[in-house]
Amino acid sequence: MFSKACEYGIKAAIFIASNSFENRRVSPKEISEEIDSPQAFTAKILQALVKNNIVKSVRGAYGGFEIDKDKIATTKLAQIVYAIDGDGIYKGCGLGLHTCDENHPCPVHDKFKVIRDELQDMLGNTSLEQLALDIKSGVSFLKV
Amino acid sequence: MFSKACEYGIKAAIFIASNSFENRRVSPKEISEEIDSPQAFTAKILQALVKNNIVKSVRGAYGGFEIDKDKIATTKLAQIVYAIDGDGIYKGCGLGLHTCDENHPCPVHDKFKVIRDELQDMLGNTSLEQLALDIKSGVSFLKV
DNA sequence: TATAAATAAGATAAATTTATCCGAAATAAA
DNA sequence: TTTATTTCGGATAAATTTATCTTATTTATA
Repeated sequence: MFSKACEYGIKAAIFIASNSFENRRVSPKEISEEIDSPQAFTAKILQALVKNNIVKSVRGAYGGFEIDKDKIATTKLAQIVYAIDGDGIYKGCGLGLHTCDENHPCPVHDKFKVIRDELQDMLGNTSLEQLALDIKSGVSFLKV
Repeated sequence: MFSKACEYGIKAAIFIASNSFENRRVSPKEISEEIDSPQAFTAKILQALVKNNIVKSVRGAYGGFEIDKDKIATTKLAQIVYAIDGDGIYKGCGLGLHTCDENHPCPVHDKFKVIRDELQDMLGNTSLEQLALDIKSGVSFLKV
């Protein structure tokens, strides 16, 4: 569904958010341990999230990654996915046709549209806050 | 969503089915031209479909690929996807956790479950026949 | 039985994704 | 201002997916 990079990015953002609730900055090392991902690769993905204004980084001693508290509720999964994987998952054709729309549909166009629209809605309506709160309260988990 | 291999596999199966309605066998060359895919790679995917008993191949002169007429209606998209990509798309965790279920859910488990279940239903209920008939009647298209 | 036509199978190559490494730049604190 | 700490950025490597090529095997027909 999503690329590995995107999976790591989503989990990293959730972990950063859950720590930012308590004003704790976290390092790539800490992040990759908590989400069970390769550290250097995760650091690269974090840079992408920074460039896309989803998380904030503070360089130097006592630095790390954080998310502004008021941004945690307004940031949606869709933004993270878009920053890393683009919008192909919920915009592109299910069979890879470059030109696929109502007027020139691929064989599964209608059937896929339902699912992709639902996916897009879900990503657009799910906030980092919901996900981070579930982590903090122990309802859900970022690794096994 | 699906791998390239799977996209090609689905389109190839639809094209073969639409020809099998008229008892016409088709070659990898013809298939790759009609679905706009690399020929040798497509041939490899066809082998996988043969091994999984989704299409039938006839070697030698006047050979080619076909699907038994009575199989066209009973073959579902799910079988093709499973043969090439496995069931990760609608069975695996959205964030890649190996252990992710009701008891130990990832942060997006519930939200993804809805979509994956719907995807699984769709793939399980969509027959090659429906898709092939739309191609034959010009309602949908396999390439631009 | 010989020949031509076709798929099967294995080796290899190219492209993309995933992952690692290392030096540069920035920052807080001593 | 120096030092320790930390992210940034570029180069590189490994793994996977996508794609190609070449040879073997099968089969219908002359």
